[in-house]
Amino acid sequence: MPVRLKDIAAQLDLSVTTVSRALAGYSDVSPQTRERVLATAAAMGYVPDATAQRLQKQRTNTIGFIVPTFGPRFSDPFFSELMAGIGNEAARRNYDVLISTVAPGPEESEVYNRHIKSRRVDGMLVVRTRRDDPRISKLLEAGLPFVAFGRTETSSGYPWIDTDGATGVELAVQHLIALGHRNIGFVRSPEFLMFSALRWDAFRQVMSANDLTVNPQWVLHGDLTQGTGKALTGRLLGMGQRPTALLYDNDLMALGGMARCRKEAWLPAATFRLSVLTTSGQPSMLIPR
Amino acid sequence: MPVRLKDIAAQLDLSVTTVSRALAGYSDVSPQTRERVLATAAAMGYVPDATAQRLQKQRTNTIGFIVPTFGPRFSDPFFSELMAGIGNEAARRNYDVLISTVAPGPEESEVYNRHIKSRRVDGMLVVRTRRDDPRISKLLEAGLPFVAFGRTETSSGYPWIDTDGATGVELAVQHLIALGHRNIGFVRSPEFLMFSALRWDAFRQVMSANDLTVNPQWVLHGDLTQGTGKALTGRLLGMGQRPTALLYDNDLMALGGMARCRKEAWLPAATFRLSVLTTSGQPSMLIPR
DNA sequence: CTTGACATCCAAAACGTTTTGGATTACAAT
DNA sequence: ATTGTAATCCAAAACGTTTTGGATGTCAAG
Repeated sequence: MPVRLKDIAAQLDLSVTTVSRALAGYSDVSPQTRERVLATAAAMGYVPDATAQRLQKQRTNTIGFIVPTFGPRFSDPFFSELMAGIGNEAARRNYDVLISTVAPGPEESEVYNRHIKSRRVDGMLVVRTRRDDPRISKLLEAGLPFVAFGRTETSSGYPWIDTDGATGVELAVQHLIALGHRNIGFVRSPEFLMFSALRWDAFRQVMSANDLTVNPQWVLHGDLTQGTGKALTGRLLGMGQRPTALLYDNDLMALGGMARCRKEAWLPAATFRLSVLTTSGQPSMLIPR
Repeated sequence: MPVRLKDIAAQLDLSVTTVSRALAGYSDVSPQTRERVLATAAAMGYVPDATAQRLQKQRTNTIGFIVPTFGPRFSDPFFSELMAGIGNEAARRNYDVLISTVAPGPEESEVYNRHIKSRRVDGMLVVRTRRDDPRISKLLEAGLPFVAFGRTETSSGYPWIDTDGATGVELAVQHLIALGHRNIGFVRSPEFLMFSALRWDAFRQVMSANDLTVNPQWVLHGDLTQGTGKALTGRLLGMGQRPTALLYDNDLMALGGMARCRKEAWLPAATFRLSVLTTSGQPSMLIPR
């Protein structure tokens, strides 16, 4: 049913080779022949079989994107925005995007293994990096090109791009201080995430730089979901000695927190969101031509 | 560098055929041989080349998912939740998910064409259906298996699954009426979307069934984004003669509307969200074995 | 000893493309 | 006439797997 090279070749009484080379624009096929090939290929609705091309060319024109999910259904909307950007840019360059969702854990490593060894993708995108991230060591070891969105503890030797969370925290805290707040709470994210560590360091630094003490009771850990944002905010604001301002590690927990505030008829302060970028400055994935 | 079948074959002094059949579990290879093959394959870290398998088997074990985006970066978080479910279930069945993002329009058709003709996928998922959806006619014509999330004007002849928006609207309006509202506004979605038409019909029906008139001035069209939700809510509540309750076609616009309400210190009513499902009852995509 | 049945193995073809390494022709220069 | 050169074309190999259609050997039944 689908049109193959040999169908075009038969139609025009040419060899498959010539048809292939005509379509690829090689100079060893006469202009008239090229025209004939182009015309009938278009007329017959020929589109090359991607699988065969990949096998022969030994590249898939596909980049892999593994979305970390907590639980079977949940996924941070943050990733949907990211994906739109990735998808559009990939399409512009004629790349496919192969996505997988997997919860962090032992089987995550299996998924990466299969993607790498089975040669489904030419390279990968790694998001939500951990301080010591097994995915990155695995990719480095395998020699598969990749770019990380986020850093690791020793973030050298590979290309990454990241939000400058430290600057974000600094600006946010200074903003709160300027508003007169001295009792600032912090709804943090899981400690094994690198961005969590970076923001925590920044938090302590800017606090002490302003002669404020960090009250450990006001620092709680959530799992990045709206649910814990809500719950932890409730706990913080239910304390006898309670903070007057709250900082959140991500949007979703902040949204949960704001919902909780409204429910209790507490007014949330204005939201404050940054997206300053920084990069490793290293060359990123090779994109040919 | 990567391990191939022939490497294992050479190592064990067997033919490629036997190694392949041993791994596939055929009965025409002796138990001892199978053991040897399995052991060395594992030891050498063999993972079959997905591309070669696909070419030979003539199936890709991949399903395509084209996310409609408005603008270059925007994507409804609704799709990220959907995608988590799709991704996990696909992984469970050893399927890959190939995603593309494309804005509705002429080039959308091109993307579908390429996916279909190039044999990248075995089947597709279609979301956010239009009343007369060219993607569906194209897929039917091409004979490519697919499932639609959403219906079309003539929604027969193909498998679909959909939220029962009509029932949702009915329950929501009855709820508002029970609260004493008679002046109900409706922030609708683009009319070419099927779910928009279904919900609009349901709205008019439940209104007239309760002897309420639909004020056309209170029915506005948004583009499903938070932005228009906010703007249209402002317009509605700024009218001299204004509605006392508002219905929104989707979460995002409702969120924008609630933000606008808070900003003006209007209290939003409790939110009300349904997810009743309905299906075509038709067999869905063939998944082998 | 022959025949058949069974167990175990494998060479070759096939999937659809691109690349390699010529083959053929025409024509100009010697 | 011979040689060289350029312009076109193509058969065969290659990518890595699975499937097809035997081949070979062993052993029991006749």
